[in-house]
Amino acid sequence: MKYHHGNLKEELILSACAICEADGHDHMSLRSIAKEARVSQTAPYRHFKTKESLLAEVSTRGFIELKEILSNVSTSKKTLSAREKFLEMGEAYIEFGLSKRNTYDLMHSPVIDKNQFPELFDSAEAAFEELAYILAELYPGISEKDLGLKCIYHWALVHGLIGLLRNEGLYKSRIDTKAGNAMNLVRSDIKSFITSALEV
Amino acid sequence: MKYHHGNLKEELILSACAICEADGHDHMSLRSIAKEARVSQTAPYRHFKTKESLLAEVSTRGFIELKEILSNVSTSKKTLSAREKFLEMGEAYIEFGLSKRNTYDLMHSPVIDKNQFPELFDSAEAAFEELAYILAELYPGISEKDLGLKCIYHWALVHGLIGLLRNEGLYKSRIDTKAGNAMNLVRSDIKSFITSALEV
DNA sequence: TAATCATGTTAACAGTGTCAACATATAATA
DNA sequence: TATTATATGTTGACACTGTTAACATGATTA
Repeated sequence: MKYHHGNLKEELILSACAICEADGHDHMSLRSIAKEARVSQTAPYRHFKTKESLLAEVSTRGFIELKEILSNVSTSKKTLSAREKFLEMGEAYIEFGLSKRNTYDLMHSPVIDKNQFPELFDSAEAAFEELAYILAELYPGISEKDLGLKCIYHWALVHGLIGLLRNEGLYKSRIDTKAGNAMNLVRSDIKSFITSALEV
Repeated sequence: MKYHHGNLKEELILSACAICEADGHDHMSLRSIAKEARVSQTAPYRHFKTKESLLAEVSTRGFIELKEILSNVSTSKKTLSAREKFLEMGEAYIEFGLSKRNTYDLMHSPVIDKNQFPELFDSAEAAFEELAYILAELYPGISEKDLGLKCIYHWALVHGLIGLLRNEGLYKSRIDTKAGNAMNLVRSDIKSFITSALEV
C-alpha cells in the first residue's frame, strides 16, 4: 500500500471539474472530492491553500478549454471569411456556455476573485483575446479604441444571451406564449441573431 | 419580555436583504440573520420552509425594486421620446446592476430555481415586461415575434455589459492598457453605447 | 373557559472548511 | 551509505452551517 498518491493534485482537479459540471460549484465539497480520490479529508490542503483556490483551478481549466475552442475556429477553418469565422466563434461560445453550464457559471461566479489568482485572470484574458483577434481581422485598420468597444459589445451580447437562453421559463407570457417562442427561434439560428449585431 | 415577535417574517426578509447586499448571498447564514433579529436559530423555519425560499424572497424584492425603477422612467418622464426613455431605462438598469451588485447577483444566480418560486418568477417577468413596453412604443406596429427578438437582444446586451463592467480587470492588456481603457469609456457614456444597439 | 393553532425555544444531527499535531516516504546532504 | 530535511500524507478537533424533532408559550376561536 502506497502512502503517497503520486498524482494527487491533478486527480483532485479532475475530480473537481467533474463534480462542478455535474452538480454545480456550490454543491461541491472538498471532503467529497478527497473521498473520491480515496484520500483523507485534509490531504487537499497539501496542494491547495483553500477551497477557493481549487475552484480557481477548475475555472482556469474552463477558460483554457474555451480559448482552445475559440482559437480552433480560427486555425482549423482558414478557408472561411473573417465574418464567417466570427459567426462560428459566436456559435461555439454559446455552445460552450450552454453545454458546460455549471462550469460556465463558476467561471463567471463572483465567489472567486480573479484578481487573487493571476493564472485564472490570464486564462480568462487569453480567451477573450480570441474575440479581439477575429474582430481585428474583420475590421482591418480599426482603431484600438473602437476595437475595444466592439469587443465589449459582442462579448456582452453573447454572454447575456447565454444567460437568457438558459432561463428558459422567463419571458413566458409575452414571448414564449404570445409570440410563438422567440427564444427557441433565436436558439435554432444563433448565427443570424449574432449577424444582426454586425450591422452596428 | 414578549415571546412572540410580532413582525418576524418581514424583519427577517429585511435583514436578509441587507446582509445579502453587504456580504453577498453566499456569505449569508440563516443563523446570523436570526441572531440579528434576536431570535433563536430555528425561528425562521416558522416562516420559511428552507433557506432557499428566504433567498427567493430577497431576489423577488430585488426584481420588484428593479421593475419600479424601470417603470418610473416610463411614467415620470412622459415628455421624453420613446427613444430617450429607452436609453434612460438602459442606464437605470445598468445603474441598478452596478450599485446593487450582490443583490443583482442573487437575482441571476443559479442557486435559486425560479420555476420553484412562482412569485419570484412573476416579479422577474414583470421587470422584463417593462423593456417590452418601451420597445413596443419605440417600434410601433412591430410584430410580436420581432418584438421578442429585440427584447432578447437588448436585454442580453445590457445584462452582459453589467457583467463586463464589473470585471474591471479583464481585458487589461488589449483594452485597459493599449487602447486607453475602452471600458471606462463605455461606462462614462453608457447611453451612446446602447444607442448603437438601436441601429440593428 | 377550554381547545386549537401559530409561533417561538432547546437539543441534536450530519455535514462543512480549516487548522494543529503527528506520520511517513522521498530527496538532499554529510 | 547514513542522516537529515522536505514534501505529502493522516487523525483529531474546532467552529460553523442547514435542518429536524420535541417541547413551550401566547393568541384565537369554539
